[in-house]
Amino acid sequence: MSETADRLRRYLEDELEECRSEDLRRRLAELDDLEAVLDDGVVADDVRTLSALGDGTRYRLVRLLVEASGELCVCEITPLVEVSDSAVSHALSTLAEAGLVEKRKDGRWRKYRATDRAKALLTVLDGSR
Amino acid sequence: MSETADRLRRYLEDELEECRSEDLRRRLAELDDLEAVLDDGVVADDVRTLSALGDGTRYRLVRLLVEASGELCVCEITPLVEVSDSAVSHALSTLAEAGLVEKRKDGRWRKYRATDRAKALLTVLDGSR
DNA sequence: CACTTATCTGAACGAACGCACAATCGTCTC
DNA sequence: GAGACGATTGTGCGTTCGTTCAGATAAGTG
Repeated sequence: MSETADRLRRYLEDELEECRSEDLRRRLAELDDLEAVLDDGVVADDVRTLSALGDGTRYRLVRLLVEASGELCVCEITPLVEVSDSAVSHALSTLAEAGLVEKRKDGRWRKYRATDRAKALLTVLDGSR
Repeated sequence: MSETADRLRRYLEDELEECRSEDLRRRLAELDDLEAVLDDGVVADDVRTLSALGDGTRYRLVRLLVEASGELCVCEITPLVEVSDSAVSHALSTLAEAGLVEKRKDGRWRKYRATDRAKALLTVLDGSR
């Protein structure tokens, strides 16, 4: 159940007012998948993913992990960006919550790897520029 | 020229220290496209795009424009989201700067349309969930 | 021209964010 | 067990962000 979908339903049921075209009403009414993609859970999930990547530091970290095409530990990543190791740790944690990287314990180290979702997003960005 | 790429160059030239694997050094050295994708301009551009979409209101606006598969004017969009018309205007302006929507004057109205970049990003998000 | 409609712009303000610093935790080595 | 190393967590601080409100602009309408 989504607030926006609710608004959409009311919109479709309302009287036709100035400026709101009948054409739009018809088009939106035909979209039975619109409510699905406007579901609050789906929206929140995508927004978490996008805003996680929408930061310079985190973007660079993901870029490095994707290009390295393999696992890297924090101590390998830190010298490649211009922030403290604490900031890198915070950033990787945010990225993990967003499903953009995966963590693995390996003795004294924590190895990070980019997920398919991260790779797909960067690929699309590269392709549409 | 990118700060991160600079760091990468220094990293590859440095003496091998504890924790930084020779394997990583070899892998990174082979990537001649890494500097390209870490170019400050490219990073800033992608980050602008991602953080523009990484907000609930703006995400919903783009979603509506993509699903409607055509132009919508501001007064058609506003009743579908739960913020003021001013907030919608601000949001659309941000999205236009990020290259996610395109604006067109049509008499009294301004019509907005999602760009291919926006469609591609939402498609990837839908496909990797 | 006054009046309405559609949209934008510019504050202002509270909330959220990104970072560094300090402290802590787990693992390895001597 | 003491100490070093890799990484995380919590806190505080300055900055950015998203929103609303009020006012401006611009185009149609009577």
